Amino acid sequence: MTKILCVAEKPSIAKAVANHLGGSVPARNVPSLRWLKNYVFNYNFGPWGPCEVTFTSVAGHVIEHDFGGRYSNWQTCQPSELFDAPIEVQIKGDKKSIAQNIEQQARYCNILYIWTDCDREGENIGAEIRNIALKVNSRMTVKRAMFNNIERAHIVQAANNPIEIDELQSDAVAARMELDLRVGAAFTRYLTLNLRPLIQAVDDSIKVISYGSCQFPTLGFVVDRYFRVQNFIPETFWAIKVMQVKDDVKVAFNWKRVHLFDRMTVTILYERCLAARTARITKVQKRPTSKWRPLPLTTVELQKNGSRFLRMDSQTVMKIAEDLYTKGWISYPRTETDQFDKGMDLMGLVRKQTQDANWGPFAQRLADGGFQWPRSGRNNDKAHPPIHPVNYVLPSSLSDTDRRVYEFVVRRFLACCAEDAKGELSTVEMQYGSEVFTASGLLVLERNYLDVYPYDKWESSQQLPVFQVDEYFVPTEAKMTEGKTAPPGYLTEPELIALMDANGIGTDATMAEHIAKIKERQYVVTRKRAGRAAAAGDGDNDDTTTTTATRGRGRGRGGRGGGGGGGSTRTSSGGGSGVDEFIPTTLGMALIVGYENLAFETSLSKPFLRKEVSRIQTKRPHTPLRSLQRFG
DNA sequence: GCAAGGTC
Repeated sequence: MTKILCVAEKPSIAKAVANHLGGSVPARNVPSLRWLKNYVFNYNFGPWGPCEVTFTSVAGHVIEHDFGGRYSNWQTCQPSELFDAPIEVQIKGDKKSIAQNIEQQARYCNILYIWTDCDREGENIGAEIRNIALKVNSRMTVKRAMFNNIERAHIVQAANNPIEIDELQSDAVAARMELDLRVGAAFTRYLTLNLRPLIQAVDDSIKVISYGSCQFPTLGFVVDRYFRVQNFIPETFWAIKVMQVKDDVKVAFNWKRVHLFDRMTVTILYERCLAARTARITKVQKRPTSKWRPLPLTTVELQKNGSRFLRMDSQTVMKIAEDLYTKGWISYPRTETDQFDKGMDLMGLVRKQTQDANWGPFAQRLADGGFQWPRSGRNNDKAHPPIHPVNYVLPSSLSDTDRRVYEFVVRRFLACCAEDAKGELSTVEMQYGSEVFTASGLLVLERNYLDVYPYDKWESSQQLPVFQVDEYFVPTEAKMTEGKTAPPGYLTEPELIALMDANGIGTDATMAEHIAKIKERQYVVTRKRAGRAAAAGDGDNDDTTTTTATRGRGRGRGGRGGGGGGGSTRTSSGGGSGVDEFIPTTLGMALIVGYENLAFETSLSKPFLRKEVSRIQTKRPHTPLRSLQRFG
């Protein structure tokens, strides 16, 4: 019988796929690795007929790239030599037994079937596996499976339709690795050797001054925001506020122009209001409104929400999520996908949560007919589904931090499967002199998903009294107010993650590491944000209000702002005290300013270069072999 | 002692 060796990127995939193809198959231990198993069974693959299968896995990359010989020593070569020094390739120290396992199985197999994730890294890991196997058995046929999730039908379909490894994607990854290693090592050694004497005179705890294609843009975002705050020039603005008491309710009307930066203009408009004496209601509207349930959970969202609601930094959240994943409570936590595959049994997952004391009743409501298929976002990495709970675990059996992350994942999932919240928005428009003012009131009618998702807030506001169109009144109060624009806050972790995500800096799996790295290198420090001034403009009687206004002031550094590093940072709730904010150290600022002043063709501290590297990699179609065949 | 990327 044909013997076939299947290799997945991680043990969990090997296990899941083996069980789909072979029924519940026994796991054989691999020597000296507790967590690595070989699954042995028979399966009839479409193209090859009945086969004896060994299904195993690696754990990410197996191969390591580094400089050898005199190039590995900081003293025996010039950093600049690293740009064309030979790079040695070898099996990673802790992956030796994984490689041995593949070699041993490959010796007596006819076919190597690669089951790594269908993303760029997966393609490269697949090529690593192939090279290891071919070295001991050069006559093997090599194929790879194309699959995006581990639903049974999809896996069976993939098993019977092998394709080729995508060499171009794999090469793209190899090129990125080489660039990162050469540039990172060369610059890091150069900086460290040249600047250390200067810096250690001030602070001898600084051992290494590193450069990396991800850590520097990350630092750049922090420094960029810091300068925006420092260079901010407050500007005075003026506004008109109108208040009307009706049926014992104080109604605050907001000026449609919000505020203007010219006092004389506002004075004239204000005087026109007063001269008109009476205001007229021009529009009364009630319309249904809704607050959308959240999208399925991605890694980036998990990290952002972790900082916001769970008060954990992104690295901590990821560590806990990985832990919950290995224990089998939640799905794989590194995913860019915010849409569930139509074939998934989401209702089954909802039912598993009905036993919980807190969110169980809500899950039961969904099971009893409230269930709605989740919204679909725009991202699909074709490798993993959104993060969701896979099994129920009693929260009291988890540690406090584990419990909070698990609870968040569960509540988020249930919220995704529930209905949007529904409400009614009343708006009243009023004309006063030449100016238009509006007031609005929200009545929440059905909370729906909000009942299980306390992280979102949507509250009924004070209800508006009944107004009629063409109703006239002399406002109870009308006044001109003065305020000042306030600088944006320093960068917070959720903002930093959002910037990295938008600019393609790092991957979902590594963003937290880059943030931790710039802290470790003492390029930035974090501190708790002090309570900022309470939300301004509640319509109360303080004449001097402070509001964030975005108007191009503050001598921005450099023309291009790096994808929205700008000022619109404060939420209307004025909240955010207690959140960690990032402040660059003198060293961090000096590095960014120094690199900015280097006359390269493109900036090394702004995200564009790194984004470009990722973009060029992505431009490759997934199966370029086909397009090559067309020409050849 | 350097990077970034996988995953345990």
